[in-house]
Amino acid sequence: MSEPATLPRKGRPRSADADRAILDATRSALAELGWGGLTMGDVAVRAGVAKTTLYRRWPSKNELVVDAVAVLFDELEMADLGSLRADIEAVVRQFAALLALPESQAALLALFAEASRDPALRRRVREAIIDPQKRLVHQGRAAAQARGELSADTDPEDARETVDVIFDTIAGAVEHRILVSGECASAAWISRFATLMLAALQNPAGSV
Amino acid sequence: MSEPATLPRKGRPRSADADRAILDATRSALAELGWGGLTMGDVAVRAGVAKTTLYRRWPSKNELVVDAVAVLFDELEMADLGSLRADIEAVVRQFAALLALPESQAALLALFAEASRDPALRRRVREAIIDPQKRLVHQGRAAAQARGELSADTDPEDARETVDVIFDTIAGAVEHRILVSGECASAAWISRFATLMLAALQNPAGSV
Amino acid sequence: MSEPATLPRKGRPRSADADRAILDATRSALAELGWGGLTMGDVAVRAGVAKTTLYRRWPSKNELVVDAVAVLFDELEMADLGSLRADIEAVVRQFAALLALPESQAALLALFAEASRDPALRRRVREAIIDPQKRLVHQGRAAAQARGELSADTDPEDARETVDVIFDTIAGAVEHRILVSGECASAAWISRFATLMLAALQNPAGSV
Amino acid sequence: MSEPATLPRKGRPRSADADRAILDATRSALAELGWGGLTMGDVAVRAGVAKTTLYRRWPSKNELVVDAVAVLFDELEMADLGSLRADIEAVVRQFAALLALPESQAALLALFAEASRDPALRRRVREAIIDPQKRLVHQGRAAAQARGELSADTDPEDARETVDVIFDTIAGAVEHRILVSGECASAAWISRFATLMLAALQNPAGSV
DNA sequence: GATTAAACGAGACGGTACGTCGAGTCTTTCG
DNA sequence: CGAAAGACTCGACGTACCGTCTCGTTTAATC
Repeated sequence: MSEPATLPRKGRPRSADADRAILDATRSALAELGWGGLTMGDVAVRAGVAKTTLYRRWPSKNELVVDAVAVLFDELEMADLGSLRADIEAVVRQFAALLALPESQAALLALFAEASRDPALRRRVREAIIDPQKRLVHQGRAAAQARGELSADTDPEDARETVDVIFDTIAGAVEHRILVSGECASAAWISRFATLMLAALQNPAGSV
Repeated sequence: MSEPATLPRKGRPRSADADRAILDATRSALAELGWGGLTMGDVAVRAGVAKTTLYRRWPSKNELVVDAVAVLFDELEMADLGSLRADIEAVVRQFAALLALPESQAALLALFAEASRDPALRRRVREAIIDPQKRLVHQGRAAAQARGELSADTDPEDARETVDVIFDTIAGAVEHRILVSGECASAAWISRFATLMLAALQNPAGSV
Repeated sequence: MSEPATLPRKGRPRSADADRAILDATRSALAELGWGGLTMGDVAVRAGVAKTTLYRRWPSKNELVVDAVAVLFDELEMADLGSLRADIEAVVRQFAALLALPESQAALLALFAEASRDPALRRRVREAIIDPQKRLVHQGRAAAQARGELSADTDPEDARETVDVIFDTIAGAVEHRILVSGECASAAWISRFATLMLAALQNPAGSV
Repeated sequence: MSEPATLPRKGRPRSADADRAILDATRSALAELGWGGLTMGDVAVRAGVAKTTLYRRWPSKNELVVDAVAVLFDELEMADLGSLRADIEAVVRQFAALLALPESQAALLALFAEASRDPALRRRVREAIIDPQKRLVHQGRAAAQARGELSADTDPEDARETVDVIFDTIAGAVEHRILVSGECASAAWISRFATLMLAALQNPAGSV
C-alpha cells in the first residue's frame, strides 16, 4: 500500500501474511458472490483473520476492493507486434479478457458506482486503476510513429488531449461491450473495432 | 409496471398517484443519497406511502430503480441538423448531459453492477434502457447516407454489426468519460471525439 | 409492564407470545449462564425471536432482567401461623429459598450493582421488587399485635420508621447470608436469627 | 498480593510503582465508571502502564478489583468507647461510610455478583474482605462482656455461631440499607438499629 | 563493566457481543 | 379489498473490549 521502507514502528508489527490472505480472500469472494454478496465478515473468515484485523487496514469495503482489484490491471501490457492494428487488437483483447474475469466483472462497476458519490474513492480508483493504463496508448502511438504508421506529434498539449480521447474511446468501448451490454468481445468484434480505430487514427483531418 | 389496460379488478383500485409519487421519490432519493443510501423505507416515506404499497408494485429495489431511471432515456433524440458532424455532436451532448444528472450518475452504474450478476435484470436494463438507443445510430446513418456523407450499406447483416460497434464506441466513450473518469464532456472533448468518429466512419478501409 | 387495556393502536400489534417467550428465555439463560454469560443474542435465540424484537421492547439487558426476575417476588407471602416466631421463620425461609434459586442468585446482585450507578434502574428495582415486600413486615406486625405479642403502635410516623429498620435488618441478614457469604440458610441459622429478632422486637426499650 | 519476601529472582524486578498506580487507577475508574464501565485497557491507560503489565499481575478484572477494594476494609476498627451501644453505633457508622464510597458502591455488589458464579472468587472475596471483619464482633462482645453488659459465653461452639448470626445481621442490614435500597444511613437510622440490636443481644432468651 | 533475563511500552492479533439498520414479509385496523 | 401502520425475521454492519501474542527497549541483579 505504501512506503516499503517504513522505519520499524513500535509494538507488534502487522502481519504481511494477513494482508495477502485478505486480498486473496477478497478476490475469490468477489468472484463467487459478486459485490452485493461480499461481506466483510465472510472475507475475514475466508482469510482466517479477525474482522478487526481487516478494519484495521481498510476502512471500508470500497478501499479493500480497490486494492484487491488494482493489481489485476498491472498485468496489462503493450507488446510491439509490428503493426498498429496488431497492437490495438492485442491490447483490446487483453483488456476484454480482464473485464471478463468474474472478480473484475462485479467489482469494477460497483467500484465505479461508489466512486461516483465519493470523490476520494474516485481519485483512488483513477490513480490506482484507470490512469496507469494510459501508458498503453502512449506506447502504442510511439511505436506506430516510429514505424511511420502515424504522423509525429506537433503540439505536445494537443497530443495529450488526443491521447485522452483515444483512451476514453478504447476503454469505453470495451467496458460498454463487456460490462454494460454483457456481450463477449469476439474476435470479429475486436477486428471490426480495430478497423474503426485505425481509420480514425490515420485520418486525423476527417473534419471540416 | 405493465399492461396499461387491465380490466378493472374487484376491490379498491390501485392509486395511480402512488405510482407517480413513488417513482419521483425514487429519483430524488437517488440523486440525494446515491444507490447505497437509497432505502425502500425512505422512498416510502418520501412518497407518503406504506412500504407494503411499494412492494406490491415492484418486487425489489432493482426493478424499482430501473423503472425510475428508464424514463429519462426516452427523451434522447436524433435531430437531423444537416451534417453528420453536427448530428454526432448533438447526440453526444445529449447523452453526456443525461449521464451528468445526479440521479442517473449513481443509479446507472449501480444498476449495471447489479445487472452483471442478475441475468434477468440485465435483460431488463438492456431492453428498457440500452437497446432502444441504437435507433439513434440507425437514424443518424440513414440521414448521412441520404446526404451522401456516408456510402450506402451493401450487406444488411454487415450493417447491423457495424451499427453495434459504432454504438458501443460512442456510448462507451461517453460513459467512460462521465461515469468512470468523472470528467465533464466539454465542448472541446466532444469536438475532438466527433472528429475521431467522422474519420472512422468516412474511411471504412483505413486498414491494410 | 403497563396498562393492560391500551386502546388498539394502528399497525400490527406486538406479539404477547414473544413477550412471554423472551422473559422465560431470560430466566433460563440467567440460571444457566449467570449474568455475565447472559447475552441478548442468546436470549433472542432461545426465545425464537429476532434480536430486534427484543430491543424493541427492552432498551437494555438491565431492564429486561428486572422484568424477568420481578415476578418471582410476587409469590412471597406472610401466612399467619399463630405465633410471631413461626411467622418470622416462615417468611425468612421463603425469602431464603427465593434467593437460593440459581436464576435470582446471579441476577439480583448484578441488578443491584447496575442499579447503584443508574438511579432510574434503582427506582425501578425498588418499586418492582424491594418495596412491595415491606407489606410482609406490616402484616406480620399487625398479626402479632392482634395476638398481643407486640404492643400497639403509638406514633404512626415512628411505626413507619421502625418497620423500615426491621425490614432492612431481616432482608439484609438473609441477603448477606445467601448472596454474599454464599452459605445456605439452614434451619439452625433461621432459628437462631428468629430468636435474635424476637428479642429485639419484644424488648423495644433495651437501651437506657 | 502475597509473600512479602519472595527471594529476589533474576532479571528486572517488578515495579512497585506500577502495582500502586494500577490499584489507584482501578479505584478511581471504578468510582467514575462503575463496574460495567471499567475496562482493563482504561485502567492501564490511567495507570500509565501497558495492558501486559496489568495481566502479568492479575489474571482478570475480578481479582484486580478484589485487591483494589480489599484494602479499604482494613481501616475498619472497633474502638472501645465504654458502652456496647456506642461501640455498635461506631462500627455501623464506619461500615456505612465505607459502603457509601463511590468506589466500593459499584465494586462490591458486582464483585459479589461475580462471586456467586465463581467459587474461587467467592473464597477470595470472603477471605480478603468479609471474614476479617468478624473480628469486630468478637472484639465488641469481649469488651461488653468485660464491662458486664453481656453475659459470658458458655459453649465456645455456640458462641461462634452466635457471632456468625450477629455478623450476618449487622453487615446485612447496613449493606441492604446502603447498597440495595440506596438510602443513606442517617444518625436516626443508626440509632434505631442499635436499639434493635441491643435488645436482641441483651435478651438472649426471647424465645420459647 | 558486561552479560543476562525478566519486566516493560506498544500495539497487532483472533474472538465475542454489542446495538443498529435495512430488506422483505406478515398482521392488524381503517376506509 | 387496498392501503397505512408498524411488528416481525434475518443477516450484515462497524465498534468495543477481551485476553494473548509479538516486537523492541529498559533495567536491575549476577557474573
